[in-house]
Amino acid sequence: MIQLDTLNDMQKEAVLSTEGPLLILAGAGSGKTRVITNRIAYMIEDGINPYHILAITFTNKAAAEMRSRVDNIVGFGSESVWVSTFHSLCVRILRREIELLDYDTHFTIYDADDQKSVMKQVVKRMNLDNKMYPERTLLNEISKAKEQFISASAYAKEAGTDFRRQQIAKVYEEYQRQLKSSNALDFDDLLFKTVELFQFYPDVLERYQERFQYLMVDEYQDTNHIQFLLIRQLAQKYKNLCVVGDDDQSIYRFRGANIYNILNFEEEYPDTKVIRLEQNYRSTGNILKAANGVIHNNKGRKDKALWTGQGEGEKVVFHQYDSDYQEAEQTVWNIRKLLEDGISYGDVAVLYRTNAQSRMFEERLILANVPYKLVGGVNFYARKEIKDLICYLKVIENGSDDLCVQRIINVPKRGIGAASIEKAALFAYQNQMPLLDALFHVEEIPSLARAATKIKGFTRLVEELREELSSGEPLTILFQSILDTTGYLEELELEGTPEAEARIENIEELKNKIAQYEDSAEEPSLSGLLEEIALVADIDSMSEDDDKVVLMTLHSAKGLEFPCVFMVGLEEGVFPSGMVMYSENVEEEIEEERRLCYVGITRAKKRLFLSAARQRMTRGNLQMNAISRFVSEIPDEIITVAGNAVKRDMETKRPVKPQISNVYTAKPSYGKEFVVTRATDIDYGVGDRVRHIKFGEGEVTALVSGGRDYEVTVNFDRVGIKKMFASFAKLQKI
DNA sequence: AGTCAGCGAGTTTTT
DNA sequence: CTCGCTGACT
Repeated sequence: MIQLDTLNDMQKEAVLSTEGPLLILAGAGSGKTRVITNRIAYMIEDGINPYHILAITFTNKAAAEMRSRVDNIVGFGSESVWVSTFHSLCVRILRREIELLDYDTHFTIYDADDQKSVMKQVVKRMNLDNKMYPERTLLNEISKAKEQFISASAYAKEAGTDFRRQQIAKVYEEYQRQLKSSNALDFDDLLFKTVELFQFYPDVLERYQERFQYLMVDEYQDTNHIQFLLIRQLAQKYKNLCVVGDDDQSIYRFRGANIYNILNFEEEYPDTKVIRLEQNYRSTGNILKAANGVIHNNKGRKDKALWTGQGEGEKVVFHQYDSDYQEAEQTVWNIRKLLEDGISYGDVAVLYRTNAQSRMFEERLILANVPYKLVGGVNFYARKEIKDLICYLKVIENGSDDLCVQRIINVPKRGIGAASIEKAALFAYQNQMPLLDALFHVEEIPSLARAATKIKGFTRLVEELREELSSGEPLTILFQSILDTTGYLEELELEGTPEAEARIENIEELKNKIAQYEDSAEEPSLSGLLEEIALVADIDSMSEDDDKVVLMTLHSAKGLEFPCVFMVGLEEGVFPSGMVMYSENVEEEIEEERRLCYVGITRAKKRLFLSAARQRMTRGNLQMNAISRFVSEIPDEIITVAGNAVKRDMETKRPVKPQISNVYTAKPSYGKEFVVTRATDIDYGVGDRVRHIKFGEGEVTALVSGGRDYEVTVNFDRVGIKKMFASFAKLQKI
């Protein structure tokens, strides 16, 4: 049931305006999600078939959040509403339709890493000097083109007589050819190909226009041109398009977000109804004043003033420390002090500009025995062992994926060297066939006579695994077979180093993730699993319930809120980033940084702590930084400046060093753990009954302390004896 | 084929 | 500081 009486007038107006174009300018914390979910609920109550409703969000986390809130409020029929990110929407469409564009429906999705590998090959094949043409630059250029819906041939035409751009055009073409022959799409292609599909096949477009008669787009200020095009295509027929956004929170310009999509929405869609949500329900008055004070310095924004009915609350606190080390130590100490005020760890977030800044905080948190989770950084799925194993899955699914084949053909070592792979790749290239096919015909390649036996071993392996898949084995079993038959685990176990141990743990976690997927998906399939892995970032799976301090970048924090926020590293050259000072359009980029600052400040509900360091180590050398300009933009009367008094504090009031027991004290960024989990809070022992998310109930038969974790052996009622690491298994005592 | 030392280069933010 | 590449050696 929708709750109209809990909404303010503006929110109500937004909920009730279901027909025609609607622009909702929703300030930070103005109850945006509530409006969207209630609007969906109202539409359904009003007789609109939920089947015709599509809500697009920016992140999977936001999508999941909206999904559950819609389910809660709507009741019957809510499952027919599509809630999706741009990228997963496109994947779902393309899986059905991409054969029209001459791709196979089992296409794989390449991440940044894969893109880089492909580009490396392209550069090599074209004999380009990679000093002049670094992969990064090329990929950036191509990505920018795709965001503008500029194809390789269009790019070539535009290049004119500019030699460099002509070269890039050739790279673009070759890169696309390579992806095509691997039956792969990169992130940008997902959008690009969908828009292309709709352009070439108006009848297909019309089907989707009929399907999605009511569209809603969240975080509209972050959409780029191709997303704009996609929305325009879909909305063209019925024009029931509701976009929600806040130009002050546009922080993805570097990724092609076009702020004019929202600023010019009214021109693009005549008769747009505009609704402003300016009452903030999240933060205290002082926090809002700080935010307004900062963002006020930006030009070219839709002027608005957030206000709150809440009291002023505490003042914002600012500290300048002597060093980055001290900043981290003091921040952790401040967090511990908050506990005395009844704040819990889960209420606290530490936000910084770059991922590299997380390290020192991790170290100090570990030493202080404060539980925390790190969001972002090196993606779990980007780690070597995880990528390797996923490549096995990908090759089973899509044999055209040359990149994956190359990655795993000699992992673990099978004695197939670079030279042999090169020969096979050449043969495949000349005969226009996927590398894997060439390998299957290895006896026809004379130059590979010597390596033939070894290669056959590999192809037989792939064949066996494919048979297993087609015989309908569950994915968990298939994955276990990969581990067993390739000897991947075995090799790591033999190594016995701490690194290898960490990798084994990661593999265990991957196994759990697969089990989780299989458990929760409606129709689990290998392609579904791979899709989820490709599109779901770590932040999306951030569980809400555990009581840990959160560490993340300001970008990752968008859309979230915390009672207490620490914004650290507020220094010129750090935030605003040193990069923007040297760019061509300094002013614009500073404004983007300022919006980022605004986003950070408005994450805080009750308490906001800002800090800077006089000196910090950056890439090996010491830097002296001035206090960020953003600090001085906050009105004096609401800020408490605490100077160096801190140092004395530390000496006299320093908390007793916590006892370290069962605590993982290894260097945090070692292997770039994204969550350092402790096994301290095991509440079960041998003989207890426990529940596992996948395996059900069972009895603990052994508990062995293995270094920094426990290895638990459980005899499950359904599936028998399993060994697992306590920190990953998340067993519940019953 | 595989390993390892040594050197040079690059580091914002991410679906 | 840390990655990634190169080239020499086992």
